[in-house]
Amino acid sequence: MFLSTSHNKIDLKCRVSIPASFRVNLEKSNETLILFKSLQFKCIEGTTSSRMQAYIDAIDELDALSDDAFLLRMMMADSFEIKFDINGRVVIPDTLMNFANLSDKAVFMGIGESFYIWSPTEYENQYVKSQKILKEKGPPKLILKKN
Amino acid sequence: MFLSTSHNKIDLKCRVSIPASFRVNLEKSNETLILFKSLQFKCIEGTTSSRMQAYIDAIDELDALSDDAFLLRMMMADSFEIKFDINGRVVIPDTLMNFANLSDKAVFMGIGESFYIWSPTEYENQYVKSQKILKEKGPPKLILKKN
DNA sequence: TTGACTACCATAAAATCCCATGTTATCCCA
DNA sequence: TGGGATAACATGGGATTTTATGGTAGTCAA
Repeated sequence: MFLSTSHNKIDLKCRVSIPASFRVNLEKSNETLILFKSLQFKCIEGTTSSRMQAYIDAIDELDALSDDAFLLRMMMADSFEIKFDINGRVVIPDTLMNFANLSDKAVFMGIGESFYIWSPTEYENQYVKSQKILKEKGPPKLILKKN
Repeated sequence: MFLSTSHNKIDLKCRVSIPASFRVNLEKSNETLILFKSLQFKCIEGTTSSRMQAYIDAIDELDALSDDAFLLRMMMADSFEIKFDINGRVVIPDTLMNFANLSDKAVFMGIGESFYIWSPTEYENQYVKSQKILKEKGPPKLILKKN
C-alpha cells in the first residue's frame, strides 16, 4: 500500500528522495519502481513493476485496434524503470520533469496501489478541488456503509 | 470490534497511548493500524489495514474518472500506516493533529469496525448534539439482519 | 577532455527505540 | 470479603537510528 503525502526537495541533478514508507513497500515485495506520465493528470505516476505488468496484460484483452489500446501503448512508451541510490533517491527523467512541470519541489501522494508526484501548485489545486467535491456531494457511498 | 470511549494524554512528541482493548483487537487479527482524516467529521479515524485495503480495491472497481474514485484516492493520501512502540503508543502525524485540532488530550471513541479520535471540545459538541437528536427524534429504528 | 551520469560519503534534523516510573486494575489468599 | 501482592497500563525522558539532502570522486562515452 502506498499511503500518505510528503513534500520533498528536488536538487539540481533532478534527484529526489522517495518517501521511506514507499521504498519499504517496494522492497518488501521485491519490486522495482516504474514511473510514467499519468493518463489523467499533469503529474507522474509511480507504481510497482508487477502492477505495470498487469496493465500490459490488460492491453492484450482489449481490441488491439481500439483507442484504449493505443493510449495504453503510448503510456508504456513513456515509462521508466527507476533505480535507487544507496540513500533511497532516484533521478527523475527529463521528459517526466517537464510533463509534470516539476522544478525544485515534489509532492508525493500515495493513492493505494500507486502514487502520484505533483508540482506543489498542481497538488494544491487538486486538493482544493477534492475538498470542494466533498463539501458539495458528500463522502462516497462506500464510506457510509462502513459502520 | 472497537468499543467504548477513553481519554488519553498526548505528549510533546505527539505520542498517545492507544487504549489497550483497541490494541488487542488489532493484534489478535494480526493487523496494522491505519489513521486517516474522517470524510465526515473534524476527527481522525482509525481502522485496520485490511479494511483500508478493501477501499483501495474498490478504487479499481470504480470509473477512474469519477468523483468517488477521486475522493477515495485523496483519502489514501491523507492516510498513515502507524507503528506502535513497546508501550502501545503511536505518534500522530502533524497533518492529522492539525486537521482534528488536537493538542494535549485525545478522546478515543470505538464505533465497531473503526474508531474516532476527537479533540475534547469537538467530542463534547458531538456528544451534546447526539443527545439533542435523541431527545427530539427518539431512539433510532434498527433492523438487524438475520444470517 | 569535457560533460553527464553514477556510486559513495557526510551531516543535521527528525523519527524511533528503549528504559524508568507512578498509577490503576486485577489477582489471590487468608 | 478485605487487603496486600502482582501485573497491566499510561506517561516521561534520553539514547540511538533513519531519513532527507548536500557534496565529492570515479566512470564512461562523445
